[in-house]
Amino acid sequence: MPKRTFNRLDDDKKERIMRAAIKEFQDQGFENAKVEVIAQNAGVAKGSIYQYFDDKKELFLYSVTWSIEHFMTMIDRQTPLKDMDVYEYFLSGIRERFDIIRKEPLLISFAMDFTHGKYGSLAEEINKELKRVGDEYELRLIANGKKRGTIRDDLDDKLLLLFFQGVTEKFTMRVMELAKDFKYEPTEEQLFEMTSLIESMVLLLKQGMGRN
Amino acid sequence: MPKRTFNRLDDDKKERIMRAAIKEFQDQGFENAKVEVIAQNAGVAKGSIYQYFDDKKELFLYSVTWSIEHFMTMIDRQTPLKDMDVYEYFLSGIRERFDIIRKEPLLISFAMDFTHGKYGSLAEEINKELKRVGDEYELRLIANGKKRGTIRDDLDDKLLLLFFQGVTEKFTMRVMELAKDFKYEPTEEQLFEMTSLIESMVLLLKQGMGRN
Amino acid sequence: MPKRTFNRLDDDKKERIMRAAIKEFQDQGFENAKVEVIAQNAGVAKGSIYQYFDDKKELFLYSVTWSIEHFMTMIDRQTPLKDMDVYEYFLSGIRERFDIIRKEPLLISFAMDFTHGKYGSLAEEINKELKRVGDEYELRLIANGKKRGTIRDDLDDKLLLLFFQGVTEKFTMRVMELAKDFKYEPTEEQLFEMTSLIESMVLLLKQGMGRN
Amino acid sequence: MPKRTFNRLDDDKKERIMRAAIKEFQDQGFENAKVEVIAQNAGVAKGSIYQYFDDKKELFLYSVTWSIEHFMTMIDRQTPLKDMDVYEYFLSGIRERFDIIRKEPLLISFAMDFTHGKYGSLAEEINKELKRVGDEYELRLIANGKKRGTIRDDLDDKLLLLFFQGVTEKFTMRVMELAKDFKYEPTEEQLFEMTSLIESMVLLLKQGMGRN
DNA sequence: AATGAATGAGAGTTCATTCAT
DNA sequence: TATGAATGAACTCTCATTCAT
Repeated sequence: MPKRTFNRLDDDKKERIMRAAIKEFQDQGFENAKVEVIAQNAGVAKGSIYQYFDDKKELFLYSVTWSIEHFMTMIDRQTPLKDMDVYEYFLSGIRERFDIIRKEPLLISFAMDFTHGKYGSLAEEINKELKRVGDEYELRLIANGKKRGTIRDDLDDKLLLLFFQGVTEKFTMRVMELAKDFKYEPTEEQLFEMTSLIESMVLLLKQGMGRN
Repeated sequence: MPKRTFNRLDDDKKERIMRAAIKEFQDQGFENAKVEVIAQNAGVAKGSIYQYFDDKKELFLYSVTWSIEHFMTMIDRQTPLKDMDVYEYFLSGIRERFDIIRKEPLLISFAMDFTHGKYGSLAEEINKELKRVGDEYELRLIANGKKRGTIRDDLDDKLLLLFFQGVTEKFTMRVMELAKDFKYEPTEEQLFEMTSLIESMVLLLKQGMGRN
Repeated sequence: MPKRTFNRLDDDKKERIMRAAIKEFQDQGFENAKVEVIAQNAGVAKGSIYQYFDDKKELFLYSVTWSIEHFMTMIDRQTPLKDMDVYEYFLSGIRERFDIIRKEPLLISFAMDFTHGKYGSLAEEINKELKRVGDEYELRLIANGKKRGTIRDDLDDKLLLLFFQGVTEKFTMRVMELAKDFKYEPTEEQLFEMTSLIESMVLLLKQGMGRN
Repeated sequence: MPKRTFNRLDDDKKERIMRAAIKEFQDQGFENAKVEVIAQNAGVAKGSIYQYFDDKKELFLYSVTWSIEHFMTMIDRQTPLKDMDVYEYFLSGIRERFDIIRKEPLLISFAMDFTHGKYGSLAEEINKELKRVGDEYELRLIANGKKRGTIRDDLDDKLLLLFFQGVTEKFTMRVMELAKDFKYEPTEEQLFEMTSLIESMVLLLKQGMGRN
């Protein structure tokens, strides 16, 4: 969605602009975010922003896209998405995941906010697509679980998905809150607290949807 | 928070104004909502709004308060908060609850949006208080459940609360989505679909946090 | 200029309204003065003000008139305008004059402000008339002085008037400033300071325009 | 007090804006002056004014500053402030002074109005400073006069200052009135009338405060 | 391509005045 | 006549977007 001119910029400038934009949108919301401020914080002229994007909305939309892509790259680098068991999925690579939170708190909180509808209809289209992809992936996890016998097969997949997402999202949010409280630099003890929260979550997931 | 002049208005006018405000805020978001439009839809002059409220923000804040109070009155009238079992809590009075959704879709979607942080920091204070009250109530349900022996007592109350809220909120959202899809006038069949969704939810809740 | 309804009010209410108006105009200036505030401070309803006066401007104009009349009454009661020598004019009844300042600082500062053009073109007409009357009176003083031989007769009356007014106005302003500094309750010592200021002024007047 | 953007403008535009502002403030007073009108008369967009000044008040304050500075420059160019006798001070360069009045009637009447308190508390701070500087300068004239023996030394300097200012301000105002009556283009005869007014003033000053 | 000044539509808010009781 | 709620014109200020260099 950015114009050709944006893609021609060197990576550093591109990143500076996107991070400045994301920070401003996250701090102020879309309406109160000022293009001027974004430009200043990125170290470019206000007019330049309009050389790169049609308008503020496009800039926002690309902020969403960019944060997702940036995020994906980091995840992929760390936890290659093998065909995994639902429960293991959360337990494996916890530390790596916390690492991402520590390094990119801004991107993550931005991502959580727009996926949770904070920006209203603005990111609707992208969100639908994201949800579609996410649902699809998690439905596959559930189908696999059923095959493997780790998930009860007396309930509809869609129902199980709701349950799965409800529980994991709530716990994830709580973990993010804790991370923020710890200023994104948790001590070992605090890391342990977060980890055991995830473990309890998995326990409850197993109880609820597992084949007992 | 409204001025004395607002309280002196007759109930009909008060309600017209609040509903016009809520609709506009819900449709457009706080920033894009126009005081002029609210006034027009309520059938009063723009200047009158400022006789009733200090500014747009106060109007919004009172919209939140008003919708909560209005909502509470309806609920209280229908499901008197007896000392109830966690699981029954959802099953009892389902039809009455659907009735509220049917009658007040605007209020409910507004309430859901601000409790889910759509209005950012604007409603923060009220939301914190709402969350505190809600958490307290649900923690009591959980404590009661443990005493009665319907909830496992090997897990911390706070953990169980996260689980409980994660599951119930997700399913509630889904039910709301369905209601909207049904244009808030579900057929008997559609009502059945929604009801069985709730029943499945309770089943999963029991499995997860019940004493098995 | 007030409507008939105003004149029918009892004197106390009339005075309350006029004083509230004068205070507000003096404190805030014409544009920033709020009819609402005047009404409140006078203890009447905002609408009532419009029963008494056509509009805010009329109220202001009458404030000017009222303060002049009120002022005149007080002066007349104290220093009956006999045919007086220019220099004696200031020296006689100094204490009585200070009494007025003490009792009516608001009225006096209001009067000084509008005669000095603080309210721009608003009070122009009244001011012209006031100036005409004042000039006439002082020209008579000067003519008398010439006849009596206490004022030099080699200079035009108009010139002498300018001189006379320039000096007396400046010293009067200074005395008012002092009075304000003394919170309108001067000690005997401070009264003496003010008095000797006036005496010095008379001395200088005599030197400048006297027949030496 | 203007923003950086204003200082970067070319001199012509700066001057157009300041003159448009001064004219509007002078014609309408601060409250009734419309930013829109100022912008139009200066040939810029309304929004531009806000690129140059924080708000209307800043624009006004800078109008005062600008007019003083502009004025100073003109005076300095014409009457270099040598160490001068009080009486000569007025007689020297009369014609040059009339020239300024002819060329800049707007600036001068604006300056006279704000120094005489027409804009109330708005220009208070600047006025205090102006008065301080003016008083200081004139006190020095008086002290010099005493040393030279052209001013009586039996009276306090502050008293003499009051007398001096009272007389000179009154005559100056009268001269300004005449200038206005003459549409700022006096004939030789009218110029003579104004000049002899000043000469009479000096005569009276000498009589009053001179060593006779 | 980069800059930052210029633009003007648009919104919130104020308050003198009117109006209904 | 007294009241105070209702009205809406009018004004300041913002800021996304355009434009000229």
